[in-house]
Amino acid sequence: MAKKPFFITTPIYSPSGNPHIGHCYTTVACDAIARYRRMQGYAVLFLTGTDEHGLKIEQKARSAGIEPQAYVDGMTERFRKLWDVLNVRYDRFVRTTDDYHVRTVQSVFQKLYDRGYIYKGQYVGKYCTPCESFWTPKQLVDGKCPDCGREVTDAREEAYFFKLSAFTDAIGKLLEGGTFLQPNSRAKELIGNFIKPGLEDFCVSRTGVTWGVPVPFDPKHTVYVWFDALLNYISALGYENGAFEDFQCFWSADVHFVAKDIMRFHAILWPAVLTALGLSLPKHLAVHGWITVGGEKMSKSRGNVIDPYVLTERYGTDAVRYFLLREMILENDSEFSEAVLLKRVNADLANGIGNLVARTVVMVEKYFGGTLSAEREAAPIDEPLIKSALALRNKTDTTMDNFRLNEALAAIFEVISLADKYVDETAPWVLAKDPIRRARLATVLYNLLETLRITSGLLVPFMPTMMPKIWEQIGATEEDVAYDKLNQWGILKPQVKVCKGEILFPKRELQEHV
RNA sequence: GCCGGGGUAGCUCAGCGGCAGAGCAGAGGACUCAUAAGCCUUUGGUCGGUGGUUCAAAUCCACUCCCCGGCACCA
Repeated sequence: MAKKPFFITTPIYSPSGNPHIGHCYTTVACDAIARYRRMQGYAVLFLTGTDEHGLKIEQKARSAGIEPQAYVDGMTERFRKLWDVLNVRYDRFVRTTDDYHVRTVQSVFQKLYDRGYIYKGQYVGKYCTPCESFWTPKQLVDGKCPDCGREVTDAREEAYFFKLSAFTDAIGKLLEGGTFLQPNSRAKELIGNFIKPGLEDFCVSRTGVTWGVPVPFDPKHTVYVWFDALLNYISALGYENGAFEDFQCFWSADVHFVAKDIMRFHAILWPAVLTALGLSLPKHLAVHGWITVGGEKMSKSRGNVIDPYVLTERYGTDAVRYFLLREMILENDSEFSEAVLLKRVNADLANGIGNLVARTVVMVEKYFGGTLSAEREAAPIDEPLIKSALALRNKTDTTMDNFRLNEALAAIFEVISLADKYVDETAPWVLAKDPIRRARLATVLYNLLETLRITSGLLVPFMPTMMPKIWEQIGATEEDVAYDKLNQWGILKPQVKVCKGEILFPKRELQEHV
């Protein structure tokens, strides 16, 4: 039977600045989900990329004294490099400056124009001449340009509009359905703020911006960056461009994962555009909050941007991944501080799973010379541990289906904690003193190794770098930790051979801040 | 201003009609396999305030005070 397809996307990031820890969360979350699905046997297409058009990029490039294309070429590499450092395994990287993407954008624009969903109208607003920027009255600060604080003038220009107003009912139904948008509280926001008053048509072209995709039938206009950007999700599959053959197989997306600031475009504009194109809608839109520092959104002007390179270098890839995935919850913003990271990583990774691996492996070495004997003697006290370890995969399946990665991790670490308790209750060091209880001792240690096999197996999607090192130490093969073995007991061979190794997650002290 | 969500232990939060809970932090203890790790016990709360419904209210209702999120073209 052919593998079931699974298509997951990050937003395409703007290379107008360096990638920060917020980009990392979205991307690592998608990577964990993608890896989990691959483990489950899906044919996964995990898409990420960069959104390279628009005035801001053009200005950045000019002020750096280089051409926009050269600028974005350089910046895009920084994103790719960071994903490598974070061990993010994406399948495709789309850039809005790629030829095939431009072809899709132009084709879609033409198609929607031909179908009457895009029409020529007039954009009315305020204009700041030095900034070359249009603003809405609401955006103004004290009636002046929010960027430079100077006077603005009334402005109108001809522009193309997308008939978003025609989709108020359809989008309203989609949002009320309760399954499309996660978490549901976000859907309520959108319904109250946009659907209830009714959607307005959306301006999808600009004349003042030259760094963009020209409108095919009116090239003095360029396509508005958001309209351009959203189409990456289908251009990267080859829709209307001939570059890839994946559209039939992978559309529609199983989930778009985005931060709350760009939810509106994904929850309202995007489904409307797809409907106008006659395409099916993404199955889920998962919206997460921001990572805050000192209670505030990270931003360059506040000088509180966290550099992910420094963090990974200092604490390791998997520690950073674990922190992000364990601390971030879908509903709210989450506060970042190095102290919180340290606490989490020390408590769960160093004192938790790392220490459990160490104590278990050492006991097998000490009491059995590294190779467990095959004799067994079960006891009632083994049951709760075995039962919860065997029930774990179902739990993580469900939480992953709902994009609650933090809950999946919490469930896994509950079992780790149970295993620590089991060590105390069974007291292997007491059993070891009595030669008659050798079979019992072997059973206890085997149960601990099996618990580690299952938990580390379920943790690979989250910490793909370190988990294989656990397998080496506990004597597990790749097949032992295959998905279909993670709800079975007794997979490690009876005379399993362990191998003591390095400390996996050393305990860390707080250093100077990043 | 409008639309949502929330105020419960020092911190993060669960509970949403039936004896106030968990994790972390703090205190004490037993143990020794382990990364001074892990385990056990334990301190700690007028459940934002007022009034109501009820045999019974963190829980339902009304009012009130705070906090947070969102409010379209961030071009």
